[in-house]
Amino acid sequence: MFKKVLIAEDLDAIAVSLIDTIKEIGVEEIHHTKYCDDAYLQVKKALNQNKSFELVICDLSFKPDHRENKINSGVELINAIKKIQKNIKIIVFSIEDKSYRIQSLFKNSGINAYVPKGRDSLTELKKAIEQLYNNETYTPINFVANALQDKTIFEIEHYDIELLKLLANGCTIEEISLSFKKNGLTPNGHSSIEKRINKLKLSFKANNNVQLIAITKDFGLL
Amino acid sequence: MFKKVLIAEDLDAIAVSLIDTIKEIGVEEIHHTKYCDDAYLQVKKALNQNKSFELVICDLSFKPDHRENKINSGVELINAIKKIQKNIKIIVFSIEDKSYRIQSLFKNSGINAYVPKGRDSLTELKKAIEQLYNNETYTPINFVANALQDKTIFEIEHYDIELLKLLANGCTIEEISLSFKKNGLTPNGHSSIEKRINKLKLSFKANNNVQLIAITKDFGLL
DNA sequence: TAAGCCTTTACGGATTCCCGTAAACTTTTG
DNA sequence: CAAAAGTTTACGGGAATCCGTAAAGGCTTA
Repeated sequence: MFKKVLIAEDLDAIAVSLIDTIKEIGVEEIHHTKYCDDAYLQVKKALNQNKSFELVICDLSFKPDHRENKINSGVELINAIKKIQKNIKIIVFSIEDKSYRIQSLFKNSGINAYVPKGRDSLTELKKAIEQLYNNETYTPINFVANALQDKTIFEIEHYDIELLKLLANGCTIEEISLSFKKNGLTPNGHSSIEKRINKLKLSFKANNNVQLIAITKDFGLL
Repeated sequence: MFKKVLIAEDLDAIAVSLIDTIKEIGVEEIHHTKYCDDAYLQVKKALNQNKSFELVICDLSFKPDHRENKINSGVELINAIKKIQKNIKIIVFSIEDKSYRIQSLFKNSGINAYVPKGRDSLTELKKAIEQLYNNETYTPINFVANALQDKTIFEIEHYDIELLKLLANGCTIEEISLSFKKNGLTPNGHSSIEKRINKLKLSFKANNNVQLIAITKDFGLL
């Protein structure tokens, strides 16, 4: 079994039972942090001392606090950790159920498993850890089906996200065009932007901009 | 200390540590359900057998499932329970942090305490339980400040919610007018609806309908 | 360099939103 | 009952969107 595991989870109510669960399956050294920054520092320190972590279990969203942090989300944390320790295994344990987000974690952040918080998530988590330890690939069954349906959503890029954000901020096409020119985003003509919005409306089956924002917010894109 | 307590929480990872915590402060009989329907039935059954619960600790959101349920949210559960056992005490333990929602729980559902899930929520929960047992009123300090600021939001009515929902569904003003006429909602003329939208835009400082939907969704109104 | 292809931008008309004013209606009040 | 006050609806003009078509620009290729 893994010897050294790090848990990054802000909610104490969850962290407690996570630690218990992982003890049960025979992990010897368990560390826990409530903040992303701390988690990153621990990984870095352990790596420098040649006592590196083998596995990280982390949440995706962390509540804002009085404390100021450099890293404020699970995704940022994962990317930062992967940069300094590529071989580390990562399990995401989160309430998130938007398949867009989850697919992106596998594809762009290289996580090894995703376990959704739920009614039997602790046993699921145990399974995932054991399979990962045996170098089996852990496939989250629940999401394979959705994955295919949502492939269009997966093609949404940074450009579209920025566009949607500005729209949601109440900007007019003209203002969006100016903003894009300022930030070097292209295309940035009125017509091109309108065309792109049209594509988005088609993808998401929205009648107008208002509904488009409502839908993309529900998808967790904004 | 309270003798008989019910916990309604779907996430196993949280339920486990909730039960532990409540045991620690001396509660003898602790029941736990993962579904709202079960929670309601347990309260009802206990009441009929003259062994009623003194306290319910419940979450607000419950993950949808293969199982079909009549009650699907904490708010519905609380209202249903209060109808059959008025004197029961209720603590809401949730990640929700929209003050609009929380205020509504105190005002419309008559809950006794609200403890937000967070980095030290278990000790907060203990405090809340003990204060409630001593018949002290538990005031969630973090939210008092926000409460005053958001009083305008609190005046939003059913009418506005319906209006916003239809807008978010991509309806035009004309279509909203027709829908209101069909459902007997009034006022339902184009102009009146436009005027109401204007008020909402003023309240929420939105430039246009698009931003209005984005903001009200963030507020948790939709 | 010119032809062909693709991307980006420009343009125009129909629709909808946006916002102010005024008319019609309802309720309150003296 | 009539005047006043408040609500609801109607109307209209200007702005923004919606959506199709066409022109301009950039890139590849012969």
